[in-house]
Amino acid sequence: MTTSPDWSLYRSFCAVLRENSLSAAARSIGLSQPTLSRHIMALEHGLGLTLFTRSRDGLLPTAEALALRTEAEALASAADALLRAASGPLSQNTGTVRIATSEVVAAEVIAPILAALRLEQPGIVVEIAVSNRIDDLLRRDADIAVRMTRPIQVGLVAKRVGVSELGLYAHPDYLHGHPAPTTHPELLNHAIIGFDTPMPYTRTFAIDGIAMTRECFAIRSDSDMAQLAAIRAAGGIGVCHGSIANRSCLQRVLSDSFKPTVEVWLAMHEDMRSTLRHRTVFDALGTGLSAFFGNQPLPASMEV
Amino acid sequence: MTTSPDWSLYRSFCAVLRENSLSAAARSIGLSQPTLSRHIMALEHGLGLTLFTRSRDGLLPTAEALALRTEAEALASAADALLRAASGPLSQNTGTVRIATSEVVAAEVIAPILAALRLEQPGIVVEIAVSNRIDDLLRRDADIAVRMTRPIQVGLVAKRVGVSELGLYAHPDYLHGHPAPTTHPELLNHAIIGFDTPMPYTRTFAIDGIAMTRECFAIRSDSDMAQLAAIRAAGGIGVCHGSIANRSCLQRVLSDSFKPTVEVWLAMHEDMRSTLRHRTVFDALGTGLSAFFGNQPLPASMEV
DNA sequence: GACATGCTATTCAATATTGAATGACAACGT
DNA sequence: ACGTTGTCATTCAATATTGAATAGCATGTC
Repeated sequence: MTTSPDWSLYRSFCAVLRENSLSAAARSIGLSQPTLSRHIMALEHGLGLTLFTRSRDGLLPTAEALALRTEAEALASAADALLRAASGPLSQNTGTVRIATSEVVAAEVIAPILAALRLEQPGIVVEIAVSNRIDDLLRRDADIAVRMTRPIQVGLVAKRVGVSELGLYAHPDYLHGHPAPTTHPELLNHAIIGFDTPMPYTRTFAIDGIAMTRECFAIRSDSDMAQLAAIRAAGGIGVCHGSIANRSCLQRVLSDSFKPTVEVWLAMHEDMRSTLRHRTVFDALGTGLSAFFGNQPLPASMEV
Repeated sequence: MTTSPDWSLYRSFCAVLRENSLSAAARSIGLSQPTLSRHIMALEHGLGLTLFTRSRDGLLPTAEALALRTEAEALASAADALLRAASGPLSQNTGTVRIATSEVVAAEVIAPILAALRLEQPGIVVEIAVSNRIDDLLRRDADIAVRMTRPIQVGLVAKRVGVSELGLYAHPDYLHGHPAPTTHPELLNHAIIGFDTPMPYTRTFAIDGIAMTRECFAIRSDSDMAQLAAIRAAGGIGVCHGSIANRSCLQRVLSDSFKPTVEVWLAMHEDMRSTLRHRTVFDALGTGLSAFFGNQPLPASMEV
């Protein structure tokens, strides 16, 4: 007959697993180093496992501890979500709302929308989580997500807010010294800006049916924002959302050969409809995203 | 600047929310009633919310507390999952594994498989969670799930273990007094056993293209197991998995008119492949379910 | 009506937990 | 070589937390 460990011990475990150090973990959760040390010892004793190897350089997680990482992260995420949910009353526009979206959409689209919203509703605290994960609502890492694919999880409210056409763009200064390519072979003579690490969710970069790989790129980054900055800095030619490029005075090239479209969706847990601040943020994002991307009058699939 | 509440307070909150009583919650987590009272007060103070109305009859959750229910349940579930994951070493067949499945499959199929497995592996503790939810792996309520639909969530290992043909069955004693129907109208003169509450996941009960509703049923229950028991007790005619019915000496009726099939799937979080006890249970269930349902030699879609 | 039961509220002493301070040690920079 | 920095380990006193015990009250049963 064993009893469940005190949940305080779990919190300390999560912190040490994240920081690999008693001192750093203690600082991050506002306790002291000896307390964290004792918590880890108590947890190891309670579970009958050795969770960490202790050294002067910090604590190294054992395989046993690493096997608990996913559950520990889920627990920490759930605690954060609870605290966020408790951050304000139901029927007031106060408290925290967390939004997950990709880096470039966060900087170029979401931040301005939320900044404007906060002028009207200063009681709402927003957190913007930059992520390419497609399961962050599922993980409860975020309350609301902006996604370039249709969400299919149960228990969500989803709204299609537009269609974005991607394109190849370059800064006029770059094209001043390098005339725009009109064919795929001509493009290869240019400085192309693209991804570094191939990922399942990296968008297919194909021109005239020919896939381009990372070796084709003169400037590589997995950061959308860094790619956009390189384009803007006249570093070369890269992929960009049309709506973003048009606002940046970038020029399009090869518009007949490369024009994939992605649907833009906004999703939220449906039980958050009962909270005013979540509805307020969802509505503001819906309106703002539609204005930014919603240049095609297709009906939204579901509306709040 | 606020600091995150002690997670011990969250645990007490979850317990009180579940039990609606300080005393009962205290008993359930092995603390004392004054401690639970103080924890709730500390949490209310820390969050700036009134979570419960206190009365002699117990604690009534406020709307604020109810709005936290989903997150609180997710947190409790995550803590259970962590404790389960920590319940045994990685490379030994000891510790707890939790399996989610429907009631009738649990009783008729899973329990015998697991009982046999535990004779070989007595160090494995199994929990059988009876549920018709399709999102229990997602919610981390279970480590392994048996489902009658294909799982589509990311991060899962899924194995198709068979196809089950459903049929209308009755006990010979029932058919002795009521000759088997040969048409749908004849069926309506019989005592039909079926569901009580229509649910989205309730299987479509259609004979010759005509849907049957709860009003057609003489014996109604949302419990699969109760339905099966009524069939076995010669109470009437009801739907049953062929593989189960054939082992119960039940007789099939209207076999040409009603023969829907469902695929049987076994799913598990893929990160649990690194734990021996999860693999062992998954393999045993795969073998046992294939033997029970796998009467058609179609290839499994994914194998562990 | 009397008694049993079960709830929350409160008191107070015992125990558990905490963190400031210190020590030992290694790595790094000047 | 010396000083600085940052890690975990340890000690000890202060503080926080806990639970046994009790009180008050309402409900249900005989």
